[in-house]
Amino acid sequence: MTGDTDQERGWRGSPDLWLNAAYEMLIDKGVDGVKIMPLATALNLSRTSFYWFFKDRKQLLSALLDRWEASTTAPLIDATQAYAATKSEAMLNVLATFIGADGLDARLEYAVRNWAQQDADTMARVQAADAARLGALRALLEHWGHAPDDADVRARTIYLVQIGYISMQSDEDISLRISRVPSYVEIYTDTRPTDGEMARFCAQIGAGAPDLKHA
Amino acid sequence: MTGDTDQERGWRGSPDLWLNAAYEMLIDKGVDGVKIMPLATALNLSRTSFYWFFKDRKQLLSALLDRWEASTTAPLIDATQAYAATKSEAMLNVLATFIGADGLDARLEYAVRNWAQQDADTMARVQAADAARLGALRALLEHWGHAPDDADVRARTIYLVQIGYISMQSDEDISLRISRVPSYVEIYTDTRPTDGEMARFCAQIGAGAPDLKHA
DNA sequence: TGCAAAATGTACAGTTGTGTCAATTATTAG
DNA sequence: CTAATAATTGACACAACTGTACATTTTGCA
Repeated sequence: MTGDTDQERGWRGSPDLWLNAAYEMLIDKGVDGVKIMPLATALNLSRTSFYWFFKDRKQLLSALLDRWEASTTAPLIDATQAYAATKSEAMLNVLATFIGADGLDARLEYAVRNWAQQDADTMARVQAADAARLGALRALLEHWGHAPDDADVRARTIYLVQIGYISMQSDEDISLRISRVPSYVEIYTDTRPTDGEMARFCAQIGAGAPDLKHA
Repeated sequence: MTGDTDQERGWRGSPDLWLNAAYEMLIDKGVDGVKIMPLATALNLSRTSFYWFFKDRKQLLSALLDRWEASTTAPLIDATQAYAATKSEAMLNVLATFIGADGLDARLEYAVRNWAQQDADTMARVQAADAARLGALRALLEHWGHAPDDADVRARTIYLVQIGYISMQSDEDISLRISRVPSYVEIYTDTRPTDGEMARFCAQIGAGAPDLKHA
């Protein structure tokens, strides 16, 4: 449009620019890494211009937490309430949010959990999220016939495995993770998914057909 | 002995004193909280006397990591190799290290995992520990007749639930946790422990008899 | 008792971070 | 073109931390 490569036009900074940089820093180094000075260096902007967009560092961190709240719990809750013809399918809907790219942002989730460790307000928000997610999983299992006590332990297992997986930060091949899904579904629900259900699952998370080598 | 309350005798500082304070700070605030100045304030010692015992902050952190290595992986590996008459009992031996007071130091484990996030050397040590622990669990399950693939997924489930539990930092009542143990054993091994096995388990972790209200 | 080593403290220099302010520069509406 | 507005900047004041140099106190023991 403007002739040049649109680099030199308009203002260089913006709230989103700083927020995105802060997000990257948060998932990379943790809260303690989210400092204005390094952010400014990375953005090649003057440190002080930050204060034109945000009141102070605290406000930036708060905006980061808002982003987290708006992007993690909802997908999981939705998945537990999505339509499913069978128990296996219902569980696969949940696992899809764990594995799929558009599900839980594992690195953000991890960073926020750490952060909560040092900050009481953040901790309160995280615990509320945990309760909501566990409750949704428990409700799903009870809906499919598990007794309350059994549903509770199973919900914990499912959720803790995912939190543990996030905590281990292992970025394994997606096809390897998919290959383990039928076994997980069996452990979680005592029911093994059919080939048709698995095919639907793979399509849902955007992966190709199941890798036959792992089957 | 010396008349007074033994407070005023001998040197006030020592490497262990600083190390213990650093340990407390690490599990409380994370690596970034392990600073010489706050430590000195907490110990009511001059900041600079630290440098008589340690070369610098880096050496203190290294000593902290040594302590971790010497106190987390070993108990778990030992438990997987302990004698067990049945599969349930073998699994209970493992769960005892998760729940018992003398098993894994959950808060230290958690803090170190976080630390690894920012430091490549620490990350390497953590990943080696993960591999060793997962391998030991897999071997245990294969020993009790699980096929390799099944043993692998089950070992992951067991380990990830524990890592997830550590990550959630929920300090629940020990009797509540014990009440869930039979269900976990059943999910992990398809076998439910007998009352006798559970009684032995409770004795092992130093808790009293199982709380009948939860049974 | 008195001396050397162990332990502590004070003063200083350097680094990295925060937040305010006034001056400056870029953008856009009239 | 110009004036108002939006964004950017360097200078300044401060605070928390690290590490070094050297003086001082405390302690164990010959």
